[in-house]
Amino acid sequence: MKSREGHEPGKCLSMLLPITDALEVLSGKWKLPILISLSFGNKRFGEMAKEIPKITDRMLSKELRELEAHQLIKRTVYDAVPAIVEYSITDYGASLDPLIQELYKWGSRHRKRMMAKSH
Amino acid sequence: MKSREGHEPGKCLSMLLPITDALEVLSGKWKLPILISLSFGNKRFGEMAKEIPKITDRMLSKELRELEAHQLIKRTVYDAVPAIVEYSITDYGASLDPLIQELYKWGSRHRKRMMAKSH
DNA sequence: CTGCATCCTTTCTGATACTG
DNA sequence: CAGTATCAGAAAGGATGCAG
Repeated sequence: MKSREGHEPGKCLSMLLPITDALEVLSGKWKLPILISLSFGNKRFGEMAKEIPKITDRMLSKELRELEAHQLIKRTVYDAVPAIVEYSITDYGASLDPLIQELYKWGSRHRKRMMAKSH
Repeated sequence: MKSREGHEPGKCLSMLLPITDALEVLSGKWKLPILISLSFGNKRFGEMAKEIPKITDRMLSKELRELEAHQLIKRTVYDAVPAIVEYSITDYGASLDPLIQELYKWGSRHRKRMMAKSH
């Protein structure tokens, strides 16, 4: 049995609660990819549909609505025919940037590691 | 229509691929909570089941197997009756720490924001 | 172009009970 | 103590079609 001195009761739970909240807002396969796409510039529905690998219209539509409800993105309708709708990231959405950077860093390292293992 | 000068083709995809990989490894509701629990010290099955709010034995068991397969955690069996099994985080699992810190920071801010809005 | 409605399949989760 | 088996419901996801 290894040492257990690292264990501090209560600390763990106080970390778990905020993280659970964050995970809820970012839940699902597509919210972060959508936010990343928008972090590279405002986009229209069709542009995102093309840019994000494998996402379907249905999921894109659904996730955009959730992200808007959480105020992470903004939807702007321009009066034109045919309709033009532009999505942009809000300041609040942009506050996820450091998190996204870390995810990118770890994902890159993980990718290399996978490559190395013949796979 | 707002400016679009932030858009750089290809950049977005090169960011999306590693992140998609990362999200796959961390997918689901429970993997990060489990890793966080273990980051506070080695734990036994029952300890984690008590410490992580709302997780069921079934999910804990399933997620532990996946985390072990991805080499983020280590399972050690001690020869005793009744059985003693200890889980610990690997160096590779520990490399998720910066990501977890960011998640915690954002989650904490998000939590405050939610509180502020009457809710 | 935008994006919802419908239908269907797959995957995920929870509850409960049970074994070594 | 440390899980696994089973069942059922919920949620996520895909395909297609169509309307504003």
